[in-house]
Amino acid sequence: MVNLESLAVACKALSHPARLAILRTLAQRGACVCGEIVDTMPLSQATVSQHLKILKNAGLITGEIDGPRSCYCINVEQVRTLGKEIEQLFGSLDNCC
Amino acid sequence: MVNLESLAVACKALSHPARLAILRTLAQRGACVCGEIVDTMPLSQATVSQHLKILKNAGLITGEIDGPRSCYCINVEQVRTLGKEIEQLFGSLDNCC
DNA sequence: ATCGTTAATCGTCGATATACGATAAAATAA
DNA sequence: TTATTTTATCGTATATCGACGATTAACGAT
Repeated sequence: MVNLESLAVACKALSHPARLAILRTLAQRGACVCGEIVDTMPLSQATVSQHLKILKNAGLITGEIDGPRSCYCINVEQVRTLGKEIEQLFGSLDNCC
Repeated sequence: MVNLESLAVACKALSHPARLAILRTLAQRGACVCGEIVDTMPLSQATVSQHLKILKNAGLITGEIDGPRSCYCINVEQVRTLGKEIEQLFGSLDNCC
């Protein structure tokens, strides 16, 4: 049984193009330092940092301090769980029009 | 190549527990009249109607008028497409931590 | 200790989302 | 026609989001 509240939180984290772009970059490159991510997008450092925080709070990425830098990475397990929950939510979709 | 803008729109539609609940109900029951959906949730008719509109605008459900009623249904193709786009966005996730 | 680099947080402003009562519209029933 | 049922929309109030400049904090180098 899917917890709709937590699934909604995860989907909300996915609901902004900038955050999807961050996730795509991380999926392609593996680990990334914050500045690298900032360089890939037309947004200020403050805004990107805010988006990273949202993704981290939703559990979709991890972030750990590495000297003066912050290294971010996709949380593979959470992403897989998210995919399964969406599948489960919709079920078989057989009795649909 | 995934269109992040449109994927974000779809995810935004999934980003509210009430809308997820509506989708789950539709997935379980197949077609539903608006009033049936209202009866399953602790929200006013106006609010549910608004959520249905958001889901419809995002293409996740279809809605057609049936006499004085409105009959809603999951848009199976769109939902499948959504699932594939999310998969594609994350890719293999092999080079992640 | 001071300086430069990197990233997080604060404060703010406009835009958007959410919820609901009230009302309108459209079809059916009496 | 008139009343009833069903749903969409309007108007509104509060809350949250999204963006950014400015500031703070933490680390490394000189």
